[in-house]
Amino acid sequence: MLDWYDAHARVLPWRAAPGLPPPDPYRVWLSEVMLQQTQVAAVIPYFETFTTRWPDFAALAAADDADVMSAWAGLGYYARARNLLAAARVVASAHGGRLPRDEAALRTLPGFGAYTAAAVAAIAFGQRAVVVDGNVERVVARLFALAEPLPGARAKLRYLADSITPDARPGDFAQAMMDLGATICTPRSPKCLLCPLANQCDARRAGTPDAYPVKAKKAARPVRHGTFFWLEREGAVLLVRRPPCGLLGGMRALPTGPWEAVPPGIDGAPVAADWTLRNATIRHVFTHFELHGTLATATLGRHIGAVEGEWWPIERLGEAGLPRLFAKAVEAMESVA
DNA sequence: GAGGCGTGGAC
DNA sequence: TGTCCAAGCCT
Repeated sequence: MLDWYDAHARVLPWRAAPGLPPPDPYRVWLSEVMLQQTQVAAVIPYFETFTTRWPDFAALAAADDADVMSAWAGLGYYARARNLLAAARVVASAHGGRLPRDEAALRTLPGFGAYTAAAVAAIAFGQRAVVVDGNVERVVARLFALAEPLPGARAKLRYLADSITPDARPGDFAQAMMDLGATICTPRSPKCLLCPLANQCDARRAGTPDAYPVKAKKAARPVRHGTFFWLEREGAVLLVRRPPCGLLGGMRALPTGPWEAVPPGIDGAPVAADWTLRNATIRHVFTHFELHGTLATATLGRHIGAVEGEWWPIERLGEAGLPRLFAKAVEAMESVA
């Protein structure tokens, strides 16, 4: 694997060349968090933005929450951004501005699960750690033709990954396994002819590499319906800040009512007004449900009383840091208007 | 353990 | 215009 990595490692902004000293732990950590459930191509522009604007722990720890959340907008899984900031502040205040080198100590920081703690310990600090992500699970499941389905097989896969992890160059080994999974040992149509492990692979020998890993069936995704409220006043639209936890937590948003099995109409409108339901549908797929949204619009005069939220200039909505769902609603509004 | 938690790309 | 799923974490 290490020979293969030396010849075929992907060149990535957060990565040192194979065999060279490891890169800045801050950059390793930031990239690992951004890469959670997110593909490399989506991460690269965000990584460049973040490292330019906040080049180290001290800078990130001192950042405004709203700026970080806006910079993360569009990348998804916003709890990552909240945990990123929380971890940077712990590192700055309790660890002298440096990440702990020890996997167990890393594991206690916000947003550090089993994978990220192991990956940072191995890649940034050269410690032997068993790094198991979705790529490694797939490679190992095929290598050993493990018939037990995920997620139950996690512990066994981890044991098997441990059994092939070397003491030397653990960071390069981990990245080699992940590169192999991302480019050769892919979920569908793996390129076994190019694989350095082909001769040792049980699934390859059986002729059915894409049958692994075996997975349990997923539940169907329900559809929910909701209304986006577009409240306009003097060239501005009302935006709100979503509650700090839960779906799209902490993000700027258009006001919405409840999301239910049937269209809720103007229930949950931010103010009593002469709402018009528009003939425009916003479709957005989340991990565990699909949302079909409708627009409701209203315009206020200048003498309205206090309204919860901020009046955001319509021409500058692109700078509001809206999650994709609400950006879609804005696009739908532009097509209706 | 199982479910909540985004988004976009591949086919 | 459907399915799968990607360098997971948290409760």
